[in-house]
Amino acid sequence: MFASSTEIDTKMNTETKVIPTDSELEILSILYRHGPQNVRFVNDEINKSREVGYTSTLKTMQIMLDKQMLQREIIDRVHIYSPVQKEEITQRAVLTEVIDKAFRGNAASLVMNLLGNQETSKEELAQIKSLIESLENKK
Amino acid sequence: MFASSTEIDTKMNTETKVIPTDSELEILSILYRHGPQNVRFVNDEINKSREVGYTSTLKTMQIMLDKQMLQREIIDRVHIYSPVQKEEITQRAVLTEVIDKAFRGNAASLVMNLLGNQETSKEELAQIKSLIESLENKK
DNA sequence: ATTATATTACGATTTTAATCGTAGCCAAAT
DNA sequence: ATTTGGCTACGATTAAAATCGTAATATAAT
Repeated sequence: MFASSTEIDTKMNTETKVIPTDSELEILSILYRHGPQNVRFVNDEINKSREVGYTSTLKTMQIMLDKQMLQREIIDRVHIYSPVQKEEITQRAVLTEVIDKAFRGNAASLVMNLLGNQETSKEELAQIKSLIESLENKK
Repeated sequence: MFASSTEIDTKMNTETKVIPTDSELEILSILYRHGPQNVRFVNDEINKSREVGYTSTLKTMQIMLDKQMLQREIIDRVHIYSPVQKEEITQRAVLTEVIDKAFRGNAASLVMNLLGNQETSKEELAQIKSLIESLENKK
């Protein structure tokens, strides 16, 4: 008996607290931005900013598959990978970690830092403000 | 000609974009929270949450010294370490990295995530809001 | 059928971070 | 002066992430 390759593992992975490594995050970002892609595409994309071999990217993506961080399907004989978790979930995991480790668990102080940061544009500040307002109305 | 070893490199280190590793951040946090301390204190503090040997902590702190992430002075024959950068600067470095890597460079979307997060308490939300208001008055 | 092209599989290596063991140092206590 | 306790120096090891080389596979083109 062989494992059915048509079945996809849908169990677990409900809010798994898996923090992606830097390379993994780089790959995830690309997939979030461009949708499901093959290794070639992802590797080309990475190589726009830094040089890395095809097999390196491949290997990392296979590891991510293993960790159930990515899933894949075969289309036209090629493996097409996509993230298992929604971007927001990944972001939240990363964010939570940072708040814990660098902001003493205090989200507000993170925002304070952001607001005090010259790098944060006026547009973004305005955007943040309207966000908070809309949230207030909701409650 | 030899390089003069008596000269100290005073240049750079103005906002050096040094991202601390996890262990380093852990140590920095303790020093920010408790002020300048010796290795013993830092190690004890770490051991409240996880087990790690004294020399491990020592070694890491020496490396941090080397990287100019920490400085030290000798008081009563004991080395007292303190962070070179203010906490806000460290936080900003970490934050910037996260925004880059996980939030497509968009700070607002990070805050959005935070606000949509059930984990973020009402108190913190209120705090964030008043922050933004006080910032508005300033401009 | 053979070759060419593109992909995947997978072991191996390299690199970096994290951890630790042991030796050496110094001052206080005996 | 010797021992003891606490600390530092530093090489070595371990662990984990990142990178790569090569073989295998499969299809398309000749």
